[in-house]
Amino acid sequence: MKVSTKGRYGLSAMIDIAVHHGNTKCTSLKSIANRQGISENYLEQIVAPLKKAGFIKSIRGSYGGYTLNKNANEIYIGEILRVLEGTMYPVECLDGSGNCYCGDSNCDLCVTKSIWNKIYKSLSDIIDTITLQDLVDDYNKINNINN
Amino acid sequence: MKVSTKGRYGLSAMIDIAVHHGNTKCTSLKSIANRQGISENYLEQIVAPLKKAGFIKSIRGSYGGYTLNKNANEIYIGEILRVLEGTMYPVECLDGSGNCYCGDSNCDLCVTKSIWNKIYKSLSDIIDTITLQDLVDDYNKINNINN
DNA sequence: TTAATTCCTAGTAGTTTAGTCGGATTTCAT
DNA sequence: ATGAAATCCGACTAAACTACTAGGAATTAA
Repeated sequence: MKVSTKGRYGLSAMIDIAVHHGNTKCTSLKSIANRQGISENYLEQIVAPLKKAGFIKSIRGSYGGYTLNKNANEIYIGEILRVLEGTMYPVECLDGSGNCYCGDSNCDLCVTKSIWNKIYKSLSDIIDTITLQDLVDDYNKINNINN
Repeated sequence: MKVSTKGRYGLSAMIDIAVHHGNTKCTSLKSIANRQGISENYLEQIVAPLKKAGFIKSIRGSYGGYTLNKNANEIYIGEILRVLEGTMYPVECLDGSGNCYCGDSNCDLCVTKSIWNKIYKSLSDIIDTITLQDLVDDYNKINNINN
């Protein structure tokens, strides 16, 4: 029941890119990796699917990097997490609509599925309502108060 | 972000034991494993920490098995899941009270922690309010209607 | 006495995680 | 034109974790 580093680093990277999106410049992986204290090589692999999913676009060559490809308020963190972590269902045998397709004949005992569904619903309520912009706002708020 | 088989099998086993708790007999791992279609040997290892945690007690020897050691309405499924799955925090760097002890100097970007906290809170709201008895009731309800 | 059960420990194949590494390609600035 | 800085791409890998299997000792009801 843990979010992997892939999801955590990826979300942080998206926030980083979004925060720097105001100024026209793009953000390099090196600078992100330095700020977050993580491996640049690894970050490369995390950022690739986020680009493929259309959240960010890249600018190659010197002084290149990444910028947002959509407005931050159009990107829900659930979308980001699903790209990096998979379906976000707490168990495999969910289809998102409360059904179970585990195929067990004795699925009487599948009363547990009501739990997994509740968990997924409440999770979605969070990750599918918070946008990247919300996190950028949080970030700016924290920084204005502290500095 | 998945519950492992350990957590799933363990919870199902607890329901199984609780359902059969009405009659004074205890429930053997073999019968649970058969009903659930899982490995008895593996179940052995799952049930051990549940016993150690005081949720169930064992009766050794022939015609032995397991019975509840507490009332089903005194056992929250969050307790069961935590024994089998760990803290249930979506990320390691939470302490349950909204604080982050990741120790990063640049924890400005830890705006993500508000998300992990929200996720944990809504998860707790579910698993720490549903008791084993609730699931037994669900089970009985389903079986009365269907059969 | 025997069969059925819990108890205990060790091993293990496969998958996932969290990276590292090397090199090709592109582009800005000088 | 050249070099430095960046993205891009694919392969590799150590360590941990998952989901078991296996074997045998101890216990107890019939």
